[in-house]
Amino acid sequence: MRHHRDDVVRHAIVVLDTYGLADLTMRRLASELDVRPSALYHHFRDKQSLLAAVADELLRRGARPLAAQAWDEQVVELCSGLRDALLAYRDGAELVSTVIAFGLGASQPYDDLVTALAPARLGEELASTAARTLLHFVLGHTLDEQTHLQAGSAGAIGDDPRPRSDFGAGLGLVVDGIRLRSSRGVDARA
Amino acid sequence: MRHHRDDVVRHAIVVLDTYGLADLTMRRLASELDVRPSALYHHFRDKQSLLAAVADELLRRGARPLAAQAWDEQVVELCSGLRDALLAYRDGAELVSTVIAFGLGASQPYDDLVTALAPARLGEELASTAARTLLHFVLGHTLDEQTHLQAGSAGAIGDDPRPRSDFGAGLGLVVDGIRLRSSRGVDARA
DNA sequence: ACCTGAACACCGTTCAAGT
DNA sequence: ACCTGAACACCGTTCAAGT
Repeated sequence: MRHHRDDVVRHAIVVLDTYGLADLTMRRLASELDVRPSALYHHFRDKQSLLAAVADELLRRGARPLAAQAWDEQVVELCSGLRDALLAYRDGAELVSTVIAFGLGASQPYDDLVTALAPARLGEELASTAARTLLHFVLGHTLDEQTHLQAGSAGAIGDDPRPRSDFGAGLGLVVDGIRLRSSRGVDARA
Repeated sequence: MRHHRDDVVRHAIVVLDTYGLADLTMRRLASELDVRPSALYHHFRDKQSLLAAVADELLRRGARPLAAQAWDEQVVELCSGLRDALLAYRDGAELVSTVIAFGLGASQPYDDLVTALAPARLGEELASTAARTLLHFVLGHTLDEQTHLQAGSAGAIGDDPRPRSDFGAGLGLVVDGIRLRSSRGVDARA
């Protein structure tokens, strides 16, 4: 059976969600596609590039249109949406963190945040710092959350499968810090 | 030659700093110690435990006494000290991030932050959220920084080896958000 | 354009046995 | 207490060759 690049990415997401990032190996993915491992190198130059494509597809599937008008509400929406996208697939946060750390993809969330922050008039440098600080928070928090969620998934049935998260509280901390620096003031609207 | 557990950890740090985290393998470490790989399993039950011990030692070496009195200044000192500790060894940020994500060690920075935050009287839950938000920022920012620093280390000699970092700016953002929630007010002192 | 076959140079981990 | 020998079950990647 012959595959396109997109088939490989789609199947990689299934393997990721079913077996986890540690078991998303080139050999395993190849065998699931009924193909020799070397065939994958026709579509991707190496594993990192494959993972970058998988991360981008995962983020694309989680993308939602912005409803809010004010920049600070848009920022909260973007960060919550990113968290939801990461939690939607097993090891999603770990995958996207890895890809971002390697700098090979998953740049959409950063770009979206910079765009949303524009009306806050922070200046180019501070806007970049703010966007990256938000991103570090969301990735770090969600990685923690997902790790512990999955660690507890062997627990009793009575366990709360999604204990009240302090995601909103932590995000509020950072957004307040940004709002203090907005030249549009505490009550700035887009 | 026979070794103690501490010899193994010390040598692992040398391997980490010389060859990087990807090359800190059980087999490589064993061969540097002039020992068969299986010998390492006398000292550590698995690789994760070894990495946890290495992360703890790296943090121990970077520990410094606090000079500041005010809680917000102490927080800044702790975060800057943590960053310095991570930057002191190759792939230090990646190592500590990994160990923390697995939840097997490197808990000192979190505990120190919670202690420093006590005078801000945030309440137990918010103090925990604030400490983890700070930690996510420092680890994420330093991981970015270290990755790009090392990626650029093959560049021209004229390159600035340590371009002005926005670490302080991002940290200020988060600390301001925390200060807003302190019941001791903007000017709170310990 | 997409894939096979075969190889290279590696991994982490276990476990009986040695001193 | 600390280590060896030998094995098990894997990795990512390259490359000539096939259709």
